[in-house]
Amino acid sequence: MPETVSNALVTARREFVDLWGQMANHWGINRTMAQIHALLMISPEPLTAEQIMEDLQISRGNVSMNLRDLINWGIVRRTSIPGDRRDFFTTEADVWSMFQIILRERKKRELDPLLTRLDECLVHVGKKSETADEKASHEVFVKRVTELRDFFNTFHRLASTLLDSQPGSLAKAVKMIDKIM
Amino acid sequence: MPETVSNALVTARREFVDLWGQMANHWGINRTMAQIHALLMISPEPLTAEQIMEDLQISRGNVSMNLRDLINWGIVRRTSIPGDRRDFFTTEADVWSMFQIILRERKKRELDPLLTRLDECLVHVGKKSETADEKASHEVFVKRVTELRDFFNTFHRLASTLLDSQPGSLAKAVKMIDKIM
DNA sequence: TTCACATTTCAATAATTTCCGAACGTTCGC
DNA sequence: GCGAACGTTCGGAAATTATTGAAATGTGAA
Repeated sequence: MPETVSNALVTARREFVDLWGQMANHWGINRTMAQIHALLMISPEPLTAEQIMEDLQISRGNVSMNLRDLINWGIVRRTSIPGDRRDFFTTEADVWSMFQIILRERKKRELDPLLTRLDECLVHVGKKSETADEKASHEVFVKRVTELRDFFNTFHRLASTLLDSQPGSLAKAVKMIDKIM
Repeated sequence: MPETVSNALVTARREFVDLWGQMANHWGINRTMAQIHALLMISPEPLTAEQIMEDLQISRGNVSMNLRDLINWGIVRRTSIPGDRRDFFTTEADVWSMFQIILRERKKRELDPLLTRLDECLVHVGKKSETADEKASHEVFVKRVTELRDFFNTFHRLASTLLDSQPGSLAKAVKMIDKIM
C-alpha cells in the first residue's frame, strides 16, 4: 500500500475497516479477522503480513493466525511476487464470488448440521406417549421442530440455488419477487 | 411444563435446547438467551421465570435479563394467568412470523446502518487524487465500496419485500429463482 | 550446509462477555 | 402496616475469547 495516500482516503479507509470489523461482531466473526479482510479488499495490490501488522497495529502472531483462518474460509489467497521472498495476501475481488464462498462455507458449517440435528431430535423423541399432559408436550415438540426443519430446509434450497447461479441473479430474483407480491 | 414427561421426550428437548444454543454462538447471539427461546418454543404453555431457571440451571438474574432482551427483540411476550401473580412468558408460535420479527430487527440494527456507513465512506473519500499511486488506491476503494453497497442494497430490498409478505412466500420465491436460472 | 529472514505455533496474559447472587423495589394478601 | 412472593438491577466473579511475544520451525539464497 502506498504511503502517500491523502488524508481523506486514509480516513475513509479506516472508517471502512472499522465498519467491517463492527459488522463482524454482529455476525459472530472475530473482529480482527474481518478487519484484515477489509484491508485486503480495499488494497490495490496484495499485502504482506508486516503491512497488515502495521496498519492495524496488531501482533505478528495475530496476523498469521487470522490469515490462516481467512485462507481456510477460502476468501483469502496467498500469492507471491517474483524476487520477493515474503508471502503476499489478496482477497477475492468480486463481491458475488466472495458471497458465494462465504455462503458455501456457512451452509456446510451451520445449515447442514442444523438440519441433521433437527432431524435427530425428531427421531429421538419417538412416537408415542401415555398421559394426556405428555401427549400435548410431545405434539407441540414435534410440531415446532418440524416447522423449523421445514423452514431451514427452504433456506437450504435457496443456498444451493444461489451457489451455482450467476452474479446478478439475486438482484433479478428480488425484482421478480417484488412483482409477484 | 409437566413433570411427567418421558425420558425420550426429555432427552429430545434437551437436545433441541442445546442445539439452538450452539447455533446462537455462530450467529453472534448469547447462548443462554437462545436456550430460553428454545425452551419457550417447545413449551405447550407459557413458563414462569422460575421454571426456566430450574430447567436451564441458571440464576434468577440471568433469566430476568435475558428475557428482557428477548422481549426487546420482540420474539417473547409476557402474559399473565388469572389468579396467578407471577409473570408468564411465551414466544411467537409461528415460525414465519418469528422470522419476520428477527429479520425486521436485524435489518434495523445492522443492514440499515451498514448501508448508511458505506455511503459515508464514499462521501468522505472525496473526488480527486494527485499521484498515480493514490489514484489507483482511490479508484479501488471507491469501486469495492460501491460494489458492496450495491450488493447489500439488494439484500435490503429483499428484506423489505419479505417483511410484508405471506408465509410461504419464501418457498415460492426460491422456486422462482430456480426457474430463472 | 549455513545464515538471515519469514512464518507459525503456543503458553501466558489481556480483554471481553457472561453470569451469579445479594440488595433493592413492588405488589399483593392478610 | 407487615411479610411473603416476585421481579429487576448491578458489582464483581467466572468463563470464554482474543492477543501478545517469544521460541520453534520453515525457507530460500549463496
